[in-house]
Amino acid sequence: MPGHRAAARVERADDRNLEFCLRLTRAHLAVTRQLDNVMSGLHGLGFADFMILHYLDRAPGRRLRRVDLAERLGLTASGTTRSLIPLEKLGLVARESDPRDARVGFAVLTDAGRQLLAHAAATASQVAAEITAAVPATRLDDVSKFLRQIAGMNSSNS
Amino acid sequence: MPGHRAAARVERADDRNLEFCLRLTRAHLAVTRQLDNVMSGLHGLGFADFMILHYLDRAPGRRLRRVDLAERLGLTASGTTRSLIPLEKLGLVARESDPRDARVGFAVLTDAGRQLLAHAAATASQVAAEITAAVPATRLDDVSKFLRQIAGMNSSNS
DNA sequence: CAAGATTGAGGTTTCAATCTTT
DNA sequence: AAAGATTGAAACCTCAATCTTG
Repeated sequence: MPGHRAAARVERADDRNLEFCLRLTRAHLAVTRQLDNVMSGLHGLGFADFMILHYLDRAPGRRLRRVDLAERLGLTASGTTRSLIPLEKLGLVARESDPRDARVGFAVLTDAGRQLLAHAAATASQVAAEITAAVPATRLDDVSKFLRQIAGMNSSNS
Repeated sequence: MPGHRAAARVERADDRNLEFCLRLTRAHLAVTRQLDNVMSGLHGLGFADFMILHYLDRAPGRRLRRVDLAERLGLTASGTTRSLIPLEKLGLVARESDPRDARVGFAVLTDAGRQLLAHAAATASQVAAEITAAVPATRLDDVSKFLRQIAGMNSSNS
């Protein structure tokens, strides 16, 4: 059977785009695993928990509507509700409601949450610096900008 | 209270590195969600399943030791075992053992798996192209190289 | 009816323990 | 003892359905 190429691989040669997605996934796993391990050992919080505290601290009034927090995290509303439960039990995040619209609920960073975040952020920053140490700093901003585009974030998001 | 800065945010100003980790996480979520949605609708496979077939197809003999597959995926050995189960039930992946060392198990791409991958790869490639459409192609290779460094991959890995 | 939020059921992955083989 | 692989229990997240409010 000439021309059959029985053992040819499935992929096309120009799969730059797919390759990017594969490496993005791989890099994400490596980074979050490292951050998770260090942070949970030191502060009892995973990186996902840290991100919640971080985005709340960043927001005006240190609070966000739950739906807006979900968008920043890239989670569903359901996932956000469930992720907040342990943080609320620990007293790091509190609930507030909107007097104008009883549908919306806010998640607010408490003082205890802010104190814990102060320490956790230092750890996270240090681990992040170690992870990216092998890379020239000028590229980091470039790649970050790129990643924001990929995530489809509007300028309204941070 | 002069000099107290009661409302100061926790983060330091130089958190380029942490910001990168946050955006990497956010971008990964956006990308895999899009790929998952399209692929599961068309082929009944998630992107994680696709990656398994892809890495097997890429490997010599279209097979990998389970521990090596785990490293490529960025999963634990446990996660790899469990991820393979549905693919084995569908007949897309088969098991092989090493006659020299009874400890090791191989995962092998079957003919059926290769046929499905041929279609799924075309879909994945197209979706990946749409996701990265807003970005100059020259940067894509650059960022991919960067992501490989971050993932801590040796040259032995693809 | 649309938006925000929550809940039940189910899928996926991890951790720790275990088993087998080297 | 170390390496490869698997399993029980638990954690985390999604989907679909539901509830409340606008």
